[in-house]
Amino acid sequence: MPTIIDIAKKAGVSFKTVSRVLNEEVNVRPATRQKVLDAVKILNYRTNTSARNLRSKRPKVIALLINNPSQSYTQSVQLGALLGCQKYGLFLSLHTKYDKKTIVSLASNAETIGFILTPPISDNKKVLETLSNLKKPFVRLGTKHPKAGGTRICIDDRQASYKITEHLINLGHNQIGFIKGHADYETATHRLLGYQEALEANGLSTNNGLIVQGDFSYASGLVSTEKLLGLNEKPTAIFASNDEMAAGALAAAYKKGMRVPDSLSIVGFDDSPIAMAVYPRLTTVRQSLSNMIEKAVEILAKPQTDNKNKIIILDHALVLRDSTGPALDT
Amino acid sequence: MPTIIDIAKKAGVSFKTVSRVLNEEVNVRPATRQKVLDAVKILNYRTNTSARNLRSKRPKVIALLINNPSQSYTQSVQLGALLGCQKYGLFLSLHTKYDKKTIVSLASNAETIGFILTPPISDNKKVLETLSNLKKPFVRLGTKHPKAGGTRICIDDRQASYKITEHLINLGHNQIGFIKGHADYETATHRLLGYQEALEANGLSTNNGLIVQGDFSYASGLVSTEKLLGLNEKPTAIFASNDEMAAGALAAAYKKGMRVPDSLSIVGFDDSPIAMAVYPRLTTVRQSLSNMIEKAVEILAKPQTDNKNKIIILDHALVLRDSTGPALDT
DNA sequence: AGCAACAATGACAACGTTGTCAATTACTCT
DNA sequence: AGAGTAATTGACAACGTTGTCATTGTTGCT
Repeated sequence: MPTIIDIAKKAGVSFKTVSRVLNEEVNVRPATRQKVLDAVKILNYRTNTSARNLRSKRPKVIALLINNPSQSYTQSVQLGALLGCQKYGLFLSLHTKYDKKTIVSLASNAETIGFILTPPISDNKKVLETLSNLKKPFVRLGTKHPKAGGTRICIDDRQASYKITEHLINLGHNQIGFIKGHADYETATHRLLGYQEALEANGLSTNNGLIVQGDFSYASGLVSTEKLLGLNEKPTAIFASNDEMAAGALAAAYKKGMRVPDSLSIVGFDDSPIAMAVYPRLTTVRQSLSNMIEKAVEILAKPQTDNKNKIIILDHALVLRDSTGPALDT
Repeated sequence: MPTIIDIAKKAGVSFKTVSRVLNEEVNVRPATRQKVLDAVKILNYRTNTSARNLRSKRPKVIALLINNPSQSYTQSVQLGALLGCQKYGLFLSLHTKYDKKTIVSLASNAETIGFILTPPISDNKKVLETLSNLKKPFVRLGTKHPKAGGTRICIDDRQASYKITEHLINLGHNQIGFIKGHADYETATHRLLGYQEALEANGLSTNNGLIVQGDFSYASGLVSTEKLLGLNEKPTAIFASNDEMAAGALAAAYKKGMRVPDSLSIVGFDDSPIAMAVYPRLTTVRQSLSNMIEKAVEILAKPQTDNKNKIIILDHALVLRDSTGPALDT
């Protein structure tokens, strides 16, 4: 394994200059920087995080605040966070329960780099306020709302929602039920908007009776679907705002003796493990939670890149599986 | 943060001796060891893994081989592994696909401490043989079979299975269907044995017609349940060998218009996130996958504790939820 | 008691990086 | 051109631990 000393020799500079380049410090001439970067590439240098952590007085702890009813969501997030921490040689302080005291003590701790906030905490006024006052950086996931600052990372929920709705419309569905997510989540609103925009854009009526309030839980998906299927003008397709609710919708359909996708199409959102564990496998929107968190860790790990108040929109993809099919002729 | 130098002062020895005690080296007098350990406790010392990793020439990479169809299983395992690695300052090399070449190159790498094998790889003859030949330590999860050596970590599947079957019997069920897991998995066999033993111990007939072969997937749970519910002497309860199959069983029950647990009780195994995401929530057996892996990492991280060819049985617990109820009178 | 052999302990360098401060180089202004 | 200032670079210590080797203490044997 090459060290910065090897790089320095190759580039014809002192090893301290190499260190400066690697840490993106100011006051390095572009030409010098380039020489170093070339050497880094040629020798395939990788920073020894142990040495860095030993010597550096920089903080090394990332605080992750997560309070989500979905276990699979929590797991994915934790996984991404740990992967990111491993990559950057940082430590993770995980909090599924939090009160002001915990947050204050974490934020006052010199070891703490910053916070990662997951929905619905990303939009929790009190938490945001506390954190802003304590002047620790934080990254907010799954929200577009500027509010108290901090970098935001999300996908374009509205566009994704638009696309999956359009998928249903293209299959011939014109009565599409919608199960909304928990009101505390900003994503819930955007997903609804995308759905409504797709309907309008395709000349379909946006019948409010087809929109039911859920809370992202399996149980709410089941109950909401029962409501929808009890309507006079039954929907031929249901868009659940996440996969757990879609799984609940499937159960409700079975209960009624309806076959999916033959007599009812169902789509979810997230592409969580549930989407594949369920029968039929769910058509859904894939967003990589792990990537999101890894990105969040990266932003906190490299504070020099100015991401204050920036918003980062990550990719998503439509995943077509077995829970959607053509609308029945009526 | 206290260092070994602080400990040394407190204990009145050289800091090298402290290092020796902490690394459980031989040739330290018991009295000296005790003095050091006392000082460690008083000052609440924690090893600085960065310094250790920097200086030490010991290997620091743990190779995890995992090839499991269940995403939630994979996630839990990864999570536990990363948690363990973070604790011991190690790095994780994760492999969901593996061939002989990969394994050989990992095992020949001086950086590699050892391997963690998850089912069904834990019992894969070829892999075990390759690893044994290369003389790298390995830990096998979810198997009791001695085979090629290595430490084994598992729960008492047989006893757990016995207990959950007895739970059904106590509710008055005497026709209990059983959905077996994939034949490659040793746990599948033990769970079947526990089920059969519980029936016999309670004077119930072990009707082989009530035992159906599944493969741990949702789809197989659904199909198997349809078979069971098509029998002349229908079961009033179904024991699925894991939660995914139990979820499939639930879907099959709904399809038939049967209410769970009113007209059919269903139990699963694992207490995976699915157990709580499903409606009704599953009665199941909890085993902490994360703990299992953390333990595995610990064993590899501290090779001095002699665990060669040992077997470690971890705790499990019966989790009673909503998918089981009293048997109907017939 | 005296010696060898071994057990127990200590002194000090080294790991690869960052922090501090000094030295050199380049730039600006008269 | 020369002085003054700012930008760029370098020399070297330091982080907390383990590895190597030297030193001291203990035991067993004659």
